Amino acid sequence: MRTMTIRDIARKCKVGVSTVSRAMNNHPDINPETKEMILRVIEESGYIPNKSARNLKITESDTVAILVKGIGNPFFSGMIDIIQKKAQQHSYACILQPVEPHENELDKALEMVQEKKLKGIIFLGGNFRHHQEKLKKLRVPFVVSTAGRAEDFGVPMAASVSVDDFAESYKLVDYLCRQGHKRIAMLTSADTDLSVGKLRFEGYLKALRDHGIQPDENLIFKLRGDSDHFSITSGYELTKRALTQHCDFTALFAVADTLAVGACRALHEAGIRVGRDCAVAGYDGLELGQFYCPSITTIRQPVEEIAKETADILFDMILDGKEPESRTFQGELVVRESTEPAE
Amino acid sequence: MRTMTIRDIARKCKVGVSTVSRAMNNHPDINPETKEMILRVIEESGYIPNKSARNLKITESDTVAILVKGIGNPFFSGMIDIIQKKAQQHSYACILQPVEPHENELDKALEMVQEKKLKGIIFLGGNFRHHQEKLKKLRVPFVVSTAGRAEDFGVPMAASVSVDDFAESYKLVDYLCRQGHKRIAMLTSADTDLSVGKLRFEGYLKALRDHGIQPDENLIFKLRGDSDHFSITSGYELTKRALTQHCDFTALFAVADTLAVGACRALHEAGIRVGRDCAVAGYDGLELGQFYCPSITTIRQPVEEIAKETADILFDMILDGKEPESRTFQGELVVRESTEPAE
DNA sequence: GTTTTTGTTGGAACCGTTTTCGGTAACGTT
DNA sequence: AACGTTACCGAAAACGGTTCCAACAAAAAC
Repeated sequence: MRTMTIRDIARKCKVGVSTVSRAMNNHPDINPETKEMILRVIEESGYIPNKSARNLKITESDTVAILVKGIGNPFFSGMIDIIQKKAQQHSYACILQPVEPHENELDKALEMVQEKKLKGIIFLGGNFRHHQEKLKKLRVPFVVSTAGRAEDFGVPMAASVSVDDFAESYKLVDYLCRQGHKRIAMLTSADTDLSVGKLRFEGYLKALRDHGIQPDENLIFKLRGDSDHFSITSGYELTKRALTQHCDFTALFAVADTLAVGACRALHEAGIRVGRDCAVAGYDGLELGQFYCPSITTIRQPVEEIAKETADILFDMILDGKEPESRTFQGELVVRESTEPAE
Repeated sequence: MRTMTIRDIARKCKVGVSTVSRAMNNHPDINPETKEMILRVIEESGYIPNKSARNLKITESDTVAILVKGIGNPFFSGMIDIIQKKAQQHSYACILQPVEPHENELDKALEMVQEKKLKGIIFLGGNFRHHQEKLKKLRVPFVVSTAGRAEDFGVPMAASVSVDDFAESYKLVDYLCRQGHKRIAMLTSADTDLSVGKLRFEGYLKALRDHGIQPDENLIFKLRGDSDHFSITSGYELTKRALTQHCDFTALFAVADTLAVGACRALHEAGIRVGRDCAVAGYDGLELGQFYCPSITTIRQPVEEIAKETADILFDMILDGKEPESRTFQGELVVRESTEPAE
């Protein structure tokens, strides 16, 4: 059975195809009655206009896209809603496009720009360090959120919004040191170059050194590359492993709250009281850590503000032709039970 | 600057457009050398074929789609990977399409079928009860996973995979009753008709009655419609509210693990020891509950099997033209600390 | 040496829209 | 009565691919 086209509708309405098109895209040059009649017929016959054909012909389209590498990451989920709402306020369409781990976010972006005629892009996650050429071909404004700094990209129309992971991580570990901890274990990601984990790790090192503590290789635990990245389970297992080589740390810093939760459970099972016997801290400020027992000390990233700013910067570029303007947000050290047990 | 087309490549290679097309779609009728040469030129010039144009012309395309209403739901995240892997094994492309809460998953599906020439669809979440007409227009096989039973749809090509929420919920509450609990509070969703919560709620009622317990209105707490659905925070707040009207329940059953986590924290803050003073149980079997302190009793849904079966059923229909065959899985009651404190 | 086959190619039609570019009718103005 | 406006409409040309078909050369079969 052939699928219905605009011509079928035109025939059914005894009008030209252009009129039907006008009716659908509320074009001014059409008699309101004809329009209504056409729309009714369309409704009745369940005609669905072919988007490919439309996108092929169209030259511009007031839409932006959010490309998310690692949907499922609760940190991103929080941002997405906010960004979409912003887009709506500007009456822009906003399409959410997950990027699979093995896909390249830039190739995807390039495709979508010409397919969907995007006016702008927001990247959540992903890596952009070694892709200048592709970034340059992307001729629309875009902003990279919490995945690197725009300065590193070396291309115009690039803005970034991020939290200074190095400084915040430093802040947290500094706090732990001031609490008197000398042996602070670290749970971080495997590949140091690409990951968000890198800066957080460096902040950790710096803080230790500034407190006259020599970082101890034996206290640094890296995720195996294959385990799925920042899951609770991997935090749990990594900590279990850490505990087998009794290296007597008194505090543990995980680069993500999820990992910290897993760590807490592992410690708990080993009979170590989190907060009293061993401090635990995470990073991100997820709901999760706030409601855990004990609640988990963390660096809260201002998700809402980050999301808002990300969207604002993008639309400033799109609508007002403003220059890309990057921002770095402050995180907030949120001290909770896992490092300061109630009395 | 005009965007590059297949004709530009053809010109640059001094061949016809059809030859370029053949090179890209590894069509057999082409000289391997020409092909290689063309591909090299394409690579060098950074040409990106226009997907809309392609989709417009193409008549079929070995792809399936997963339409997820409520991406971010960790239960779905777990399934997605597995399904995608299955698709890959059949060398089918698999596109992941989030559906916004306000969008209708069926309209989206209809669009995509004609736009992307889908061979099949997997729905995660969503509601299909009152949409027979649209389901009928969807002329490809599809399977609905954990969002209702195929029998209710009344259309061919529809399969469903689910867990018998009613029975499992019954199983859990029955267990609580056998533990001696008489006053069991329930945390459930607002709208009883559409939601997964409904069957779980009914299982709760039935179990109580079978134990000679008259369900108490005052122990049933429903989420406000506006709060985002099954978040930890809403579980927390709902429980807080429950506690203000001291209705002295000795157990609490939440329709989702996330809610249960929130509940645990609220109880904890009220000085009530979860497990000892009050039992808490959830539903889903998320990582979260397993690692919480105390770990949370739940009904574990066999995510992996469900996902595998969902994919298998779909591909059986697509590849072998099999009849839609629905399945209902057993859940598993996982008793943990929140209902049975260690000694 | 002619015919058939095989392998490779290019031309052109087509997919279903939007949009340009007139065209027509109705109306008000001189 | 002739004209300029205005409001609405339809035919046809794109958009950028794929694919059918005819063409041609070289190789194989007779």
